[in-house]
Amino acid sequence: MTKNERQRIIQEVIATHLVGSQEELRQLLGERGLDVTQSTLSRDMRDLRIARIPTPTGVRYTIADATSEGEGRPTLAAILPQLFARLDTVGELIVVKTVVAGAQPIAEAIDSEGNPDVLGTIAGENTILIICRSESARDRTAKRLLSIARK
Amino acid sequence: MTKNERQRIIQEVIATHLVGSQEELRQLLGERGLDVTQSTLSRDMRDLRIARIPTPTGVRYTIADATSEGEGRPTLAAILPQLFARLDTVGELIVVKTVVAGAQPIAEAIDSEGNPDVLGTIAGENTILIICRSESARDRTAKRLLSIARK
DNA sequence: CTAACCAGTGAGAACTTATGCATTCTTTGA
DNA sequence: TCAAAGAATGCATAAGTTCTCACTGGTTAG
Repeated sequence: MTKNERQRIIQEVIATHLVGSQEELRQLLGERGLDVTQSTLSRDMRDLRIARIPTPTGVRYTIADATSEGEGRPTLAAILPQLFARLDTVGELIVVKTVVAGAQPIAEAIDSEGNPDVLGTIAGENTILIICRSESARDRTAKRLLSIARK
Repeated sequence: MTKNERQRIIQEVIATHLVGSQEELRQLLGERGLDVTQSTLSRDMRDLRIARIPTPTGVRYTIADATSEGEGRPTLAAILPQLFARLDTVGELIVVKTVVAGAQPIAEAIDSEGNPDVLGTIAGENTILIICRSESARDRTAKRLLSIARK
């Protein structure tokens, strides 16, 4: 379990659960087999710029919007490590999950590479569908994306 | 000086300064002739939903914008029956047609389930593409969606 | 007029988050 | 393979935030 993996899981958990404290997050991660201290979570949440919003019913965490991060058309290597969440494949398709608002910029960066293995991309809010020319093209592309994302 | 006036000034100060703590905010308000305790500021900031964002150089406060307002997301069961129109499948894909503007909320609800059968979803205006891990995963998922939609 | 209520507040206790330091794990270069 | 440097982490605790309680001033019902 690397730091990056952990931070991605944290983003996912934050996005799908109403977490009220770092200690609570620690327990949720524990249920997933991830055992870390609150100190580490504090540092992770700083790295990930996870915002803490007070509400009448308690606090809540949320991923700081990705759109406020970048400008221009950055390269894949520049943004993928920050915005990437996870990746799955099936048939000639690759499904990339990203942090909120991360899908559009990544898809644009992929498109602008002009890679012939990639027929096209469709980006939603936090999901990109990449349609590849063949299953082997899909393998090559997925492998490449993963290696970039892990930087 | 009413509570409302004070809160309005707090918003202004937050918007125009990099405030690093409630104590610091207290001093900034002091310079403006506003004398309150940090306790009160804590309550004001809860009322105003002012988010606290950790950064490498310290924390920073910001008015929570509409995008991060999403309170408890509705469950699939709560919205699918109202918004669902029909459903078709092909290969590992499910195509769900919804009433106009129904696609986005349903896709979010599906995503937030964290179902491993579902690699991801992409939502348009009234169509959702669901990419599943396999054809059998697609069968399971389609069946489940149908049964929820018919409630 | 008086009692009951209520929003707003300060003081400090309770809780949550951040940090300094020591230790362990990883990577790099000889 | 080994030593040195750097990254990552836990522990203890400091720093920061929220909550509880008590009190005040203002408003309302009798």
